[in-house]
Amino acid sequence: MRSENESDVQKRRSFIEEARRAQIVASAVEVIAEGGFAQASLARIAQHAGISKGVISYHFAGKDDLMVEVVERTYGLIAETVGAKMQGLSSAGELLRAYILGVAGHMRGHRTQLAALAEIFTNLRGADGRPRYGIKANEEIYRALEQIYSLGQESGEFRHFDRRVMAITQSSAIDNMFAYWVAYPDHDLDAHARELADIFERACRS
Amino acid sequence: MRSENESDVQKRRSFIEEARRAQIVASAVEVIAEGGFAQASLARIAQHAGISKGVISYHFAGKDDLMVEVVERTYGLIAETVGAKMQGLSSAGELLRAYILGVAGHMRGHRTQLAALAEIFTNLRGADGRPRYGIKANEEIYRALEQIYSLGQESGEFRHFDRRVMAITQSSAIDNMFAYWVAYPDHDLDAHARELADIFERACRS
DNA sequence: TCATTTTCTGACCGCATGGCCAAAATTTAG
DNA sequence: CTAAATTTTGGCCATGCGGTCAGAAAATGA
Repeated sequence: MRSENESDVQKRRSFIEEARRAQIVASAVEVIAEGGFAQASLARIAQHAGISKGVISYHFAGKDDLMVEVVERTYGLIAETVGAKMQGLSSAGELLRAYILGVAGHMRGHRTQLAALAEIFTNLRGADGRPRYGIKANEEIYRALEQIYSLGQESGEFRHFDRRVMAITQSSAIDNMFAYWVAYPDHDLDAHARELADIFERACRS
Repeated sequence: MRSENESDVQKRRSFIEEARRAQIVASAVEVIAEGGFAQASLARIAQHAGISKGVISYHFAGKDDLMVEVVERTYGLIAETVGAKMQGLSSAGELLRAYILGVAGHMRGHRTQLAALAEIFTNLRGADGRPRYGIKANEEIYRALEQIYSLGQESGEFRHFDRRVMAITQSSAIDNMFAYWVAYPDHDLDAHARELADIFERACRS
């Protein structure tokens, strides 16, 4: 277990360590998605994973550290999936629609993970009491959307509007589509997504 | 203090009791708006109000009771203000715009109260662990918006769309306008509201 | 004034939490 | 097989929470 590779010394991790971390993160996701962030204690997460509480403290620096890792392991997936669906498209209108439908498609396959992610985003706070992930965590999304808008405005396909406001609006619309679907699982997610695509297409085009 | 009026016996409240309750509610609003729901303990609320912790327990059945009262004392104001601004209007498009601009106007004058309200909505949970105010608290708003949409669709001013999805989208857009403004106080709230009015006017009209 | 009622205080309780650690168990290396 | 390193256990701790309470203080009413 020493010369596996020459990665940095202070952070080398054994296979079993990685497996444990993944297991703990998965358990945390399930506990949070099931009962909310507030009651997701280390004891509960450990019990749900069938291990002792101390193991979590051994593998993670603290509860915050665990939560941050949950976010990191979940967050990148959306960009990947959606990016793939947007490959090859060039018109801003097509990109807009592909983005919305792509996100909705990803939601259907990752309900619990994204529910946990949303819980952490709204509840996890830093040492100063300020939200650790708030509006700021959406900056990346805002910029991606604004890029689409710029494309459409330059080509004349879209009218002139405040790109930041449009990005906030569209992003929040998608977030709430998810929240509504979580609250009412019978809600038709795909139909909702198509309606959203219609709404923002009309809101944007010249 | 006995025959002040013949209201129901079990709930009669003295003037000083009412003053204390109002004071405690105000303190709770400020503490929540300042540091979030999680760190708004009874001790902190009491300290901020300059009173002993026991006083809160004396005037309120429990922390939940206090939070519910915060919501009740804050929630009705919006409907009043906005309703007034919509008086006399008849076309759906005018109503839509008046609604959005009216809510934004109310926000500017009630920042801390509404910030606390939002905190409570997303954090307060009932005995079962489910959110006490979540999607459901918005039902009233959804129905009001859907009524405007129906009006416009019947008159032909609005196209056909899913009214529930539109209501969710518009309501979330307004919520996030507020959240963004709280995070970035320099953000131009009125300009944002006008942009929203444009967006939803275009999204709705035939 | 003085007895009665209302209000307030500050200490205390039980509980749950996140974090800690010595010792046990397990895995790995020689 | 044995010794060393890694991993796990289960109990312990300090902290902060909401809630309770006896007694002090203040307001009230005659």
